[in-house]
Amino acid sequence: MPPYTTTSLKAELNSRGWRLTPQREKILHVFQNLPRGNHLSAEELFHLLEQRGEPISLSTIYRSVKLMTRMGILRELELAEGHKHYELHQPHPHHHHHVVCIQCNRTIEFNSDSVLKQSLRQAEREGLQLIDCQLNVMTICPEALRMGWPSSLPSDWACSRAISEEEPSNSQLS
Amino acid sequence: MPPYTTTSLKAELNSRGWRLTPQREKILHVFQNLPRGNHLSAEELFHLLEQRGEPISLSTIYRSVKLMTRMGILRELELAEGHKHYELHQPHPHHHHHVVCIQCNRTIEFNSDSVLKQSLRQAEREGLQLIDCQLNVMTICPEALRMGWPSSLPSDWACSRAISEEEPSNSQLS
DNA sequence: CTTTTTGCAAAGTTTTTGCACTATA
DNA sequence: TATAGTGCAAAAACTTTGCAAAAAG
Repeated sequence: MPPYTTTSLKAELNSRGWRLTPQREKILHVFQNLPRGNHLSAEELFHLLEQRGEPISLSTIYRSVKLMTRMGILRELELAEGHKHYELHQPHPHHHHHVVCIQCNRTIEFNSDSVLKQSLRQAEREGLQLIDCQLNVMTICPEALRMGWPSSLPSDWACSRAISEEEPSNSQLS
Repeated sequence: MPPYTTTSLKAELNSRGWRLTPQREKILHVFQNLPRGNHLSAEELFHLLEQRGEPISLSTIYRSVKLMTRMGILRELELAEGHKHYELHQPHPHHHHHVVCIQCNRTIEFNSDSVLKQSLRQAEREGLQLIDCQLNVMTICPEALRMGWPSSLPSDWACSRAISEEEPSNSQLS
């Protein structure tokens, strides 16, 4: 279904008794222009729009991402500790899963047909309709293990792989 | 590694400079006697122990489940909305994944070698050590769809499958 | 006896809600 | 112009933290 245009988003919303608003359009726009592999938390989305000079209230953000997730437009990810992240919900061929380092939260995407197939099979087996499937592969880097994880690890220690991947490079996201 | 005895738990803790306490032992005991397919949130664990007349402070619960998760004794699940659930971390042959109904949060376990294999492969590819992998299959029952999900669904509506699965049957969990 | 762990209460995060106002269909 | 959506501020839900007392090794 994606990419959505203003028109198709409106149609999608209206068909369910919901309305197209500038806020919803802007939020979708952000996600559609987010570089591959990036995902935003509600707060990050809030700040991004704020910095862009198009502020939207935080509660509207929360309400919108939840709505758009239910509609199947966004995908809710629970990768890092604490807060949820959202990304565009891609159709099957682009559907992806995540490898996460539980030390630094760095994430890497990967594709897998077999995982999707397995998920479909299990949903079917229960007579349920598949909405989404997410495989989270939790890992730790050998360096962290060598450093004594999980007991003694200097509090300021970071994986060598933990490049500045924390903050999505906010430069020019549409 | 599981099942843990008091002795092996103590050894495991001590080897990392941690200590065996009655609280940690009780918590492990609860999980070891939890019927298959059940998992508890911090709060549920708190109430369970309270009702049993062996109260443990909520902050200790939080600290303990986090520690035991890092140690690989427990497994942290993010299935339902809002709060995390914990269960015993089973070794490979018993490792399982979950089908979840996003309407009623009912969960069903399933096993899959291929998913584990896929996870190992991806972790390896990145030079990372696999700690855990969790496949969450989000589904919705056809009845809910027929009732108009996701837009118009009576607020009190529940899947016919949504038996009293919400509260783990607290009857006599060791 | 040194160091970790606990329980408590207070504070921190993240998310939701009520309500008057505004905008959409 | 009826109904859905917004923004605000207040509340709720969940989790973490500081600290003094207690317990483990």
